[in-house]
Amino acid sequence: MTDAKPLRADARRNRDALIAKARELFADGRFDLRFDDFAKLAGVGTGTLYRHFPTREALAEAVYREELTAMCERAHEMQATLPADQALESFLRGFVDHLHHHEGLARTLATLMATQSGALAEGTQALGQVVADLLAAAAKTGAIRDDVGAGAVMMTLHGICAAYDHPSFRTDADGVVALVLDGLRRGEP
Amino acid sequence: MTDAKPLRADARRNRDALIAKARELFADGRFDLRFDDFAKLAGVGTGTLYRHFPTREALAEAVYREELTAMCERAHEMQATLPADQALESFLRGFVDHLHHHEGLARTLATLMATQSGALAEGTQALGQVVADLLAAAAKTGAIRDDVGAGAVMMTLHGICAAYDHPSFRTDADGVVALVLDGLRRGEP
DNA sequence: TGACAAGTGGAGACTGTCTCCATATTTTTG
DNA sequence: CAAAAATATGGAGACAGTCTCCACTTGTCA
Repeated sequence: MTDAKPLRADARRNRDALIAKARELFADGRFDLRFDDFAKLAGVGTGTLYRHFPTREALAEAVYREELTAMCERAHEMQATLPADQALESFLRGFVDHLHHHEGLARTLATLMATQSGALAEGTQALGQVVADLLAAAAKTGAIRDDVGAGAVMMTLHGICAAYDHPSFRTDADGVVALVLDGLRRGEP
Repeated sequence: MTDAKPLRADARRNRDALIAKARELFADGRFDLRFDDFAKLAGVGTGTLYRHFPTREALAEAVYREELTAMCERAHEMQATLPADQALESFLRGFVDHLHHHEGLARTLATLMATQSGALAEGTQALGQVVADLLAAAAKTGAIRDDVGAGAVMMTLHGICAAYDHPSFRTDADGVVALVLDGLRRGEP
């Protein structure tokens, strides 16, 4: 899981430049730029880009890794300081809220979830684990049912992410969260 | 909405050949074939393919239009013969069941929902209308809440479609439906 | 049957992806 | 500190799909 590669100085510099430029472009909505151009704009060669990030998705993952990690950590904090079912609710609502203000992350998550390509989906797997933990904890207290797995909730989250650019995104996404939460809280199978 | 084009005989023949071959290939899982090859395999020229179906998605939509229409009609029948909330439940369960046995349709729906490109998404819009009708009817009887719109339910359906090839598809999709139904049935906002 | 409209097909232009390797930079070693 | 070894670079060009264009064929209608 942890990297054991002491990257050469210039290599790290280029890698960082790539990520920085990509972050800037993504935030600007320029997501589907010609891939080679990311390299040009970051001031490195095409080969260098491909060596560091074999695919557009790999680059996106690198760009949003921190953000995703932060999100997972926040969930852990909540789990430590709030009653289980409130932690779950806060997480889901926070998830939608965050997506609402960070389209890039939503797009990335939608893509990563769609292509469940093992190596790259590391980030989404972490998210899945977080959801599973939240559900398990809430189920143990009896606050929610235990016959619906994290996979189901992840599916709904995927649906939410995929709609990041719909005009009624916020309303609909909030609706989904309401359905999921109330559905979960309805005790019996 | 209705076509007003009297298509020439050979044109119709080619169009049908294209759809037939595509249906066959899709059912076989050969979805991402080189687009030009659809033409070659159907025995027509590249230009002809592009004239009839400007994009891969347009072809997919044509292939699954009947299937989608049938699905919508089934919903209408249910609505005419069952209590509103049962119609809704049957439809959602039937939806998952159908997808489970028709990956191609699932893939197509996922794609069409993602690219909300007006012209092509005609099929999904019909689906959205059906869901809206089912919800409205059930809400009027008081069987379900009325503060969550069809858009939210469509989001969850999108999530379901997008996961058509996950190993745990059926379990998770059933879970989503359970959450949605129970979430909807929980009366108060 | 002739004239006109409608449709065809496939060569090749075009566009983006990705590889390859001679060259350059960094790190290690003596 | 210099040479050797290891590591990384960049961008020309091969390649693979997509899609357009138009000289030619087929169908339709009077």
